[in-house]
Amino acid sequence: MPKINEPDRPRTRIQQRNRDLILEAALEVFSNNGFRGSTLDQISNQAGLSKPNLLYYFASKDAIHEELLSGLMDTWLDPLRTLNPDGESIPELLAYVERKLEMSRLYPRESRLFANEIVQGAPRMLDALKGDLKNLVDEKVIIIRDWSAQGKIADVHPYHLLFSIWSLTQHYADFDVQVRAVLGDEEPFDQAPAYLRDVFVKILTP
Amino acid sequence: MPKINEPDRPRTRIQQRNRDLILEAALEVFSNNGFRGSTLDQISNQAGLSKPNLLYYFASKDAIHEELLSGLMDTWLDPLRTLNPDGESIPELLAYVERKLEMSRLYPRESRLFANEIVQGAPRMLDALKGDLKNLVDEKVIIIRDWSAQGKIADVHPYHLLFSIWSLTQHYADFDVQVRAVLGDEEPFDQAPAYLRDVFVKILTP
DNA sequence: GTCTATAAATAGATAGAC
DNA sequence: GTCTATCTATTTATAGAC
Repeated sequence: MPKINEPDRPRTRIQQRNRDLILEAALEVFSNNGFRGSTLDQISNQAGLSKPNLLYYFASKDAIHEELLSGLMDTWLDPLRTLNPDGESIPELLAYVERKLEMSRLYPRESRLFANEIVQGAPRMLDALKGDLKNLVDEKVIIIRDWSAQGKIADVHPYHLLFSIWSLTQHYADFDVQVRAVLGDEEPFDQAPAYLRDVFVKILTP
Repeated sequence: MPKINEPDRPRTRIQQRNRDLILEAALEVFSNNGFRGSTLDQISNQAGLSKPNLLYYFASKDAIHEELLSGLMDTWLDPLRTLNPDGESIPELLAYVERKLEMSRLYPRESRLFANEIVQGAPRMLDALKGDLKNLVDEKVIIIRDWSAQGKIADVHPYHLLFSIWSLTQHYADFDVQVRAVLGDEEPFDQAPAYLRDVFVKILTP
């Protein structure tokens, strides 16, 4: 998950380091508490910097949040972007499921950052959803439709197929506490990969 | 979704009416903004009452939220509770999926109220998750295991099967804006029931 | 029971010294 | 660049009149 905070303007090492510290702390705090539920105090404590120092690097609380969302958007969409129209249809889609689940396992905070935003109506992300996300999805849906038409995969509704992949994989990050509360001591990610693979084989096999 | 606000203590009609007004307004506001993102001003405006009047009926902002969560918990778990061990296994599970999806369609605010809470670590709900929810799930898992053992349904991991049902159905309520942003003009709930039915037939058929 | 006015606490942001 | 002190706005909650 490295894509964020690229030096679009030249920065000193210390500037870069402090921006990184702040964004890392903000990710921790925002993903756990949502935007309104998070305070600059929490973020500055987490980052080990003073509150005014935060605002030396970012214009406002909003600006930190914005930077996080936009900086992580690309990475968030990346697994779908790499869906290869020239690959084998079913393995290609199963690999996408696997990548998404792996993202939930490795980067649950990023997932919950977006989840927090979207459950609340995505006030700061709606343009990206209707723009970048929709465009990418529309493009990949053509591929999926094609695979269906050629009989390579079952005849499933391509949009809802993608919703299924998102919902089933991100559930393990976004609703982690509930999953763990129900499972008790079992580790969710021990069984989830095989379970989801099995599910999508069944869904996709013609 | 009527179960909430039952008269555990006798109340006048006007008391009951105002409590209802407040809880209805609070559901609207909390589900859209989360707990910290909501203010008593928003809730009192939505309810058409003054802010101090809210606090005449409820001790605090927390108390309103608490009452909402606990009052809706039963209704939230109801579809799973009615899963009948003596029914036909596959139709019984498909009916559960259908009920849950119908809840997402009819009561998206309730779904998002819980979603908001759980993404943020369920600070005010953890006991209920580890208690009532886990107990109910454990009980129903036995039934599902039984059906599997008897070859009536496919051999699927029962806990993850339930997670799948929750995640796929609640996705349409919790991530509604994203679903609609991607679908454009199509109405999600026109296709979702048939799609999910198809998916779970494939998952469950031995 | 309901309201206006207000207290008390919290939180985002700025001033200005170093 | 970084900090302490502080301003200002917001927000929860209460006091007290009607």
